Amino acid sequence: MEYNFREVEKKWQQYWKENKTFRTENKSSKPKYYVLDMFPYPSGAGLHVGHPLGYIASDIFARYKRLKGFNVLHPMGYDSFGLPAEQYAIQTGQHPEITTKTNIARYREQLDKIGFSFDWDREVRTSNPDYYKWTQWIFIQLFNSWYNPETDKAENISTLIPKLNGFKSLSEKEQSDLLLDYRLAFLSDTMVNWCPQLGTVLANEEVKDGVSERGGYPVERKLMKQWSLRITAYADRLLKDLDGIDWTESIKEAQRNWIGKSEGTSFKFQISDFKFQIEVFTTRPDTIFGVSFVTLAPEHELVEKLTTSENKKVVEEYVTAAKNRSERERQADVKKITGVFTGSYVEHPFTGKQIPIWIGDYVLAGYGTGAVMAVPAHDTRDFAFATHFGLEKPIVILPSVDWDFAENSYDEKLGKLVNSDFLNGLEVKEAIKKAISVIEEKDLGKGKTNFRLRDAIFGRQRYWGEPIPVYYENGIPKVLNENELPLLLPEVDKYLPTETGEPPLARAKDFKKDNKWEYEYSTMPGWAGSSWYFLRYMDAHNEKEFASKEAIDYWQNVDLYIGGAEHATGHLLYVRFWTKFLNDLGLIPVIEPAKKLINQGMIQGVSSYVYRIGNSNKYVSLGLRKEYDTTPLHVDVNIVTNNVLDIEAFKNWREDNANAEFILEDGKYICGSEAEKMSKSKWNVVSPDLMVEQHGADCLRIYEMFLGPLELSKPWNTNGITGVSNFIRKLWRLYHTCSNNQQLTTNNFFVSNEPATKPELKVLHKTIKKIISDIEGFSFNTSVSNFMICVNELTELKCNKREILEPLAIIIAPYAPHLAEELWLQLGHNESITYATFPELKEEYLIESAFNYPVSFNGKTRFFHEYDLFLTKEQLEKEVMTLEQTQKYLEGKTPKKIIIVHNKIVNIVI
RNA sequence: GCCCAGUUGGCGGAAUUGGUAGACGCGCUGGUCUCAAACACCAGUGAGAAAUCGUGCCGGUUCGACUCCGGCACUGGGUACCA
Repeated sequence: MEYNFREVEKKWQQYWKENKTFRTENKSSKPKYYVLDMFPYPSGAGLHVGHPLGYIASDIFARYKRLKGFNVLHPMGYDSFGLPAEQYAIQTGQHPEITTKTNIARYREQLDKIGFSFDWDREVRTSNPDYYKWTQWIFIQLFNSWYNPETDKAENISTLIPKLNGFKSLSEKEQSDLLLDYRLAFLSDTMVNWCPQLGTVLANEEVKDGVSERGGYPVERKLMKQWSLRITAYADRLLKDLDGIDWTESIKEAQRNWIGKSEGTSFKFQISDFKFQIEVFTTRPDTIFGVSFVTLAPEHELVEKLTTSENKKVVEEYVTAAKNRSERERQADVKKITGVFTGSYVEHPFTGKQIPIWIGDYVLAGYGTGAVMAVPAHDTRDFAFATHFGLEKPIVILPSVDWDFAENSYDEKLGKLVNSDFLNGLEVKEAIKKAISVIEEKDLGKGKTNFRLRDAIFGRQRYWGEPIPVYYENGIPKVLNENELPLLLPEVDKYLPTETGEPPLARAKDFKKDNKWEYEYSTMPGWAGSSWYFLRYMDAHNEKEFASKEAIDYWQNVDLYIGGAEHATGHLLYVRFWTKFLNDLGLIPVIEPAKKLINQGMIQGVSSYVYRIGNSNKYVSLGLRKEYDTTPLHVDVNIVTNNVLDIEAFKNWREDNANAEFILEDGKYICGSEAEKMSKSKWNVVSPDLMVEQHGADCLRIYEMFLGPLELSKPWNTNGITGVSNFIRKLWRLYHTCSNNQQLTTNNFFVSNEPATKPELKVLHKTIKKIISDIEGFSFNTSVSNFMICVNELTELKCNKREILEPLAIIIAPYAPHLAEELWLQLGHNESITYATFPELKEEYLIESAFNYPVSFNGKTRFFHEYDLFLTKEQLEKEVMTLEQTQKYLEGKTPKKIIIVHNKIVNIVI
């Protein structure tokens, strides 16, 4: 009887569901372990084989931890607010909620087929009111908090008020405005990325190369009143705490760059003939004597005041032009140097020299002070600007290498200072210290730290998101009380912005608090709900709190988090930010959401091509196509096996193909192939459903792991799956009589209770050892190899001993849970294998008494010889020298040296 | 430009601390079974006739380098006038 995966897998999936096998309690005598996947956005396209890669890995790990005696939390849910459902609603009028529900049902069906061990009783959906009630609640906590630099944490806004002089005497409106400058959720005029086509604001990370990440529409800069979150208050902690978590170095590095800490000096220049000063920020105060001009951003507040009348016209034109340039144009024209002279000068604080003030759009208004001291000889951008406008480039650092200052600036922080008064002769690092101390002494400026990180814009002019729980009382923004939550998403007639450009929520009838005060019409961004969902899983149905204190104290934070690296500077930064904030408020005991993070690679599709000759209906095989004039066409990868086209299937694929003719090579039609992104239009999408149908869930799970290291991106290739199929059948056969065996019965289960032999035990324990180190090192591909080796060796030994096969079923259960359950049942167990005990490794079975030494000459292996492991080096050396082969390779010479590494190698140096 | 990761057979990929390069699987070749095919099973499979040569390229350290060091090239990802 061959293994019938369809029947067996269906049966166990049903069993798990009925028995709630994976239900997890918030109390246990076992240690806890929290394994989390990044939850999916339920799109209409369904899952393709790339999606489950990370889920399979985390599921294996979760199941392994259960076998190892842990109380494992392994939940799943849906990030169900988002743009595609809304775009679909705009086009069809279909309510996003309906689309979302349908998609979720489809996702669930697909996920269930793969046999994941999720505790579905804890499912969350970010678009459900009982979930977003608490997203809104956290927003209110952010609104009610400020960041106290003295305690270095968030505190209730009430602790700020005593520190504000004359606060009580201000009007209510003035008080509100003043507090908004401190609140962690605040309303302000902000330069935003505005996308006219989408009718909404986008976050920096939603804009790629000047166009929207979704849809690819142009994005402009625009000043708007917007809700933002003061993530910059946490910049230093977000940076520092990266050191304490076990995340991949590339994600940490991406976050470090995104936060962009830079330490320098802020420094004031006196404007000649005026009372004003210009403050600049520099990381290179050592180059102060190399300053030849000062550049302001076009948006700088002093531009108007210090432009002289004769320069007024050109400056105004320049500023207007710069403002109107879209984000896209600015980025496309990075190399194009533009700027204009204001006509005014500042005084050099040490030399008293007159230094011209320029305006240039290479200086960003939003970073530092929006003004820079330009040192053309030692800064690439200043160099380009000075070259373009013919400005001076005084050299103040002498490089130790030859340098052509006419060609390039010298930006390195290495060399000796020259032409720099009190800094002369110092090394750059010394000079920086000295310059700061002199600047501080003379009260011209002080040491300062800047961050590249911007506050996170939190409002989106969209329908399908969490309503921001704010209303405006006489124009003053106020948050709802907790008992007024959730603020439900209102019904609207259309999902588009209004004709006056207001967000879709403005269309809702009677969307007013107490029928009087207008609510905020923006909704929250996609990342709001995902910034705290890991906490909700701990206590998913709590109606009184976002999660109970007991649940949070028990589960703490995520032990293993698996998901895509594309969230490096989005979700993964925001979830850290919210975690730190909730910790400041004493609501959770942890400062980081996840101890360990692994990024699974992307799975690309492999497209197949057929080659049509001209416009005929004739197709030529890959190898012969050069002899003809051909057009490559995508062909459905599901009718191609090992690059060989199924000609019948091809004829039935499309009507036009029915009469197709073929030029074959060796009787086959060979297709071309190329790795590309998986997409419908390229006919290269492989759905997990199809794989499960053809090969079984266990086979898909093992094959996805076998493909290569989890973190690696790789093209999907179904070719190798037969190897895994064969392996599963071989494994099954260990427990059953083969078809050619005499003892064939209806149930041909055939496991013996005789004691196992030493070689059998050695195979088992060798495998246990490797599997443990592979799983714990997240090397799932090699563990599959090791299972294959184990099954091959046991087959060779004709082993059917319970003593071996019972532990084997357990160690393979995380990978092939359906098969393992069936075997476990046949072995006579009535309980699920899920909570069996992982077999103990017994090293005594692995002890070797001899080793087959490679004997090498000058590092090159020539032959092998087996020796007892208890031989001493001296004995071994003697033995080796007596060998005939040794003498042969010595060619009569005397060895200079013989190196013997115990249990490894013998190397004879001639 | 800067930062990160990578480069090993026809293919996916293995190789504790430097110690037998190519595990495991696919594919391919030959064979057994069969009227035949499929399945299955057995044998072989880095290159080369061989000596030898082989882990992107050049150099170094070492008895010994895929592994360590210096330089370079290429591929993928992130980021970008951040002073």
